[in-house]
Parts: sequence; C-alpha cells; structure tokens
Amino acid sequence: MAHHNNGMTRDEKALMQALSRAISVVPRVLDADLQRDQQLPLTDYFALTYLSEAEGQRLRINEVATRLSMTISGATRTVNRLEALELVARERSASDGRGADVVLTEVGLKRLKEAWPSHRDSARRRVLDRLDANELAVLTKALNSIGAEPDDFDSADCPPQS
Amino acid sequence: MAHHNNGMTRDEKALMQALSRAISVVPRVLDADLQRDQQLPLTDYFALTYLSEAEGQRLRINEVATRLSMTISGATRTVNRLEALELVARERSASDGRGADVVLTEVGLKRLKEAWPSHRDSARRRVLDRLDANELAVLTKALNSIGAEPDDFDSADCPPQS
DNA sequence: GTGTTATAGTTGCCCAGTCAAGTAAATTCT
DNA sequence: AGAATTTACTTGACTGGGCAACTATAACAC
Repeated sequence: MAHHNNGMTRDEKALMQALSRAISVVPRVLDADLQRDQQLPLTDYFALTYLSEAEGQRLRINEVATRLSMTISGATRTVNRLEALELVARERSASDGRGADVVLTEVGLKRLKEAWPSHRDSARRRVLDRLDANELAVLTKALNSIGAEPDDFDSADCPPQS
Repeated sequence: MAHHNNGMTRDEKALMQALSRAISVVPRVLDADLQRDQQLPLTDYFALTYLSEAEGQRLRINEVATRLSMTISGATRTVNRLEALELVARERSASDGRGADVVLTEVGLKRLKEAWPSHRDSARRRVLDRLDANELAVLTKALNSIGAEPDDFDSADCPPQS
C-alpha cells in the first residue's frame, strides 16, 4: 500500500507541487489581468516590451523567439498578431534578406506605455507584494538556475547587444 | 532613452524575468522528458499521481481539475484521454448521479509506477539538483505564496474529503 | 409532487503555440 | 560561377486547454 517515495523527499515533493501550481496559476492570472484591463495578451505585451528595450526598437524574429522562450514559429505568429494591430512592422533586413526585422511602431510604443502601469500593478499584487526582500533575492537566483536551459538546448538570455 | 522604471526596481524586474522564463521552460522540459521516455504527457502523469494518492484511488472530476489547476472542462478532456488508454475508468457515483468518479485502473497504476522513476530523475536533473537546501525551502514557501489564488478565485487545495 | 434554482459534467468553438515540411536568401565548396 | 548546404523564417496540420452554452441530476421552495 502507500507509495514508498523512492528517492524524493517530502520537501522535494512539496517543492515540485508548489512549482507546478505556480506555473499554472501565475501566467494565467497575469494574462487575465492584462486582458481585462488592456485587451492585450501577456505574450504580446512581453514582445512589445522586448522590442522597446532593443536598440533601434527592433529585433529579428529569432531574437523575439528567444526572449519569449518560444519557438520561432510561435514568434512568427505573435508578430503576425502585433502586425495586424499595427503595433509592430516587419522590415526586410538590409543586411540579410532572408528574414525581417520586427520594428516597434509609434502606435506600438504608445500602446505599451498605456499597458505598462496595469501590468506593473498586476505583477505587484500577484507576485511582488507576496515576497519579502530575502525571498525576492533567493527566488530570482533559484529561478534563474532552473530556467537556464539544461543541456539539450542553448541558453541565451541577454546577448550582449551593443 | 532609457526607460524610467516607474516603480519597479531592478531586482523586481529581474525576478519577473526569471519567473516568466522558468514558467515557460520548466513545464516544457519536464513534459518533453516524460514524453520522450514514457510517451506520457506531464498533465496525464500528474492526474494519475493524484488519483493514486486519493483514497480509493478515485476522485471526482472537479477534484482532478482543482489538483491540476485546470478548468473542469480541461479535466474532462484529460480524463477522456486517460480513459481511452484505459488508465482510468469513469464510474457513475452512487451518491451523486450527476457526475462520475474517476478511478485509477490496474493498468493505470502500473503505468504510473513505470513512469515515476523517469519523472523523478527528470525533476532532479531539471530542478532539484540546481538548488541547495536553503533555496529549496525558500522557493517552496515563496511559490506557495504566489501560487495561492488571489482574491477573485477561491483556493481549495485539499478539501476535507470524507 | 411540481417548479425553481444550483451543481457536475460534457461539448462546440476557438486560440495560442508546437512540429515538420516548405521556401528563399546566404554561405561554402570546388 | 554553379552546386550543395545552411540559415531564417513561414505555413499547414495538429494538440491542449479555455470559455460559454447545454444537459442531467440534485436540492430547495411551496
């Protein structure tokens, strides 16, 4: 009877449970908040954010994909959505005609600025306010360790950008 | 230039980034490992686990949904999948004929036992081995705080079950 | 008991994102 | 230079899961 717990301690099990729960809940609530307040999906919001932070407000599709931790094809579709809303534009790269740069438009920047306070408050309510300073530090470090790609994937979180 | 960072500190931003990254990466790699080694989706594996831990190896659909942090309709579909593989069976509840109990079958239990070592190793490699004891403790607590349902959702992790 | 409301699931429709195959430009080989 | 390979996407087919509408049983009002 019972489960013998072969080599996973109580604490480890508790962590895995907490982790899977957080993994389901957090993106859902953050996305729901943003959709409700700004009619903007969280993914699209993040894409706009990364573009706004990039020099020249532009990124290649594959850079968008990397930052969103998404496949390139997923990023293509995300960019399609944003392009349809005219929040970004595709520009054929001068240096490499195979793919396009994704450029943040004026409208896109405006939209991002509108959405930002809402997301910030949401992140506070749902996450940041629930942590003390120590937890924040430890959590960041720990999540970075486990989020780093393992071995069969290449990590590249913040390429050196000029 | 620069973004003025209206009320979100550098550290807070770093946390949110680490969090969104982990949220994308962790379930993907755990699921990929399990699919590769056991041809079993992570969600289905969790469902089997929760059933195996339940008394009588049975749960109502809504309990499955709660444990998986999923909607009832999502749980219905998960159970459909498992039922098609004969890993679980639906049994009309004697006490409440509106819905069925989901019962783990012999085959289902066997399958779970086969899959378990693989998932355990995967969890170790991808998560547990990357944390020290302190991080484990803090992370568990922190994730439980942020995974707890907020205000517009009712939390119910372990309803008192007879 | 009959009518009303609440509860438990199921189903149709949709959307985001993955994978595999396809296209087109760039690079390397010779 | 021309062929072969690699790179950078794009696209078609599919899957998982969400929402809203629906069905069926249960519980409550009378």
